[in-house]
Amino acid sequence: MREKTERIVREWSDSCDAEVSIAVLGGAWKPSILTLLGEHEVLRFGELGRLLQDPTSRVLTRQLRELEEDGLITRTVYRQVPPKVEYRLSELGVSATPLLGELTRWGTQYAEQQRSSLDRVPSPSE
Amino acid sequence: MREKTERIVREWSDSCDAEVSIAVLGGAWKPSILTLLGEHEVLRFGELGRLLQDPTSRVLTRQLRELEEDGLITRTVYRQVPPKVEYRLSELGVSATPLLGELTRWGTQYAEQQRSSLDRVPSPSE
DNA sequence: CAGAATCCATCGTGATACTG
DNA sequence: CAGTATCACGATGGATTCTG
Repeated sequence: MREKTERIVREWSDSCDAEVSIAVLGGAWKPSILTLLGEHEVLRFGELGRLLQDPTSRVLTRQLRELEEDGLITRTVYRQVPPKVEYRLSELGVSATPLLGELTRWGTQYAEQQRSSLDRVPSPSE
Repeated sequence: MREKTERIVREWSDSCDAEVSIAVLGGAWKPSILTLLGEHEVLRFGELGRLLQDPTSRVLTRQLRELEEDGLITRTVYRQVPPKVEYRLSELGVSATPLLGELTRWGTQYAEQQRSSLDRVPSPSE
C-alpha cells in the first residue's frame, strides 16, 4: 500500500470508506489504466502510453507504480534488451472492475445531464 | 458546475467518465457529507461540522460550495439573526447515493484486506 | 451561527532532458 | 523500451483571525 492509502485506511477506519476507494482509484489516468487492463488482459508500458494518448512517461510510471503499490495491478519485468515490462490486473484489481463500471455509468449520466444544461444556458449569468 | 468539473466533462467526453465521478465526489469530507445528508435529510452548517468532527469552517464551506456548484446539494439560507443555513441532497445528489454505497463497500473490503496484510507482515521489507 | 480573509505547507500533474 | 532526474506550477487542505 502507498503511504497515503495506508494513512486513509488507518484513520478513517470507521465510517466513510468511500474515501479509501477514491484514494486508490483517483488520480490522473488510473481509471483509464484499469479499464484498459480489464479489456486487454495484459499490456506493455508503451502500449498503455499509446492507448492513453501519451501522458508523459514520468506520470504514467508514477500512476502504474502507485496502482502496483496499492495492489491493483502486477508488474512483470523481462530482463532483456530492449527491456519489456508487462502490466495486468491483480485479483484486487479485477475486484474493482464492477465499481469502475458504476463510476463510469454515473459519470456518463452526470456529464450528459450537465452538457444539456450547458446547451440550454450558453452563458450562465447574463 | 465547477470549472474543474466542467473541464473534465468537456475533455474526457469519450471513454473514462469515471474521472468525472471522482472529480465530483472526491475531496476531503465530500463522501461523508453526502452520506450524512442521505441519512439526515437536512442538516445545518454547524451540525455537519460536528458530525464530521470539526473540519475548519473554511474547508467545510468550500466542500459544501463545490458540491452545490456541481449540483449535488442545495443550500437554503434563512435571513435571520443568528443566521441559519440548511443543506440537503438535490435529485442529482440522491442519484449518487447508490454509487456512494458501492464506493463504501469496496473501500471497506479493501481496507479490511489490507489491514489483515499489515498484521501478517508488520514490517514490509525486512 | 455561518461564514470570509489571509497565509502557508504539501501534493499532484506535467514539461524537459537524460539513460541502461 | 521503459524508465529516472530535475524543475515548475497550480490546486488542495488546513491553521488562524475576524465579522454581520
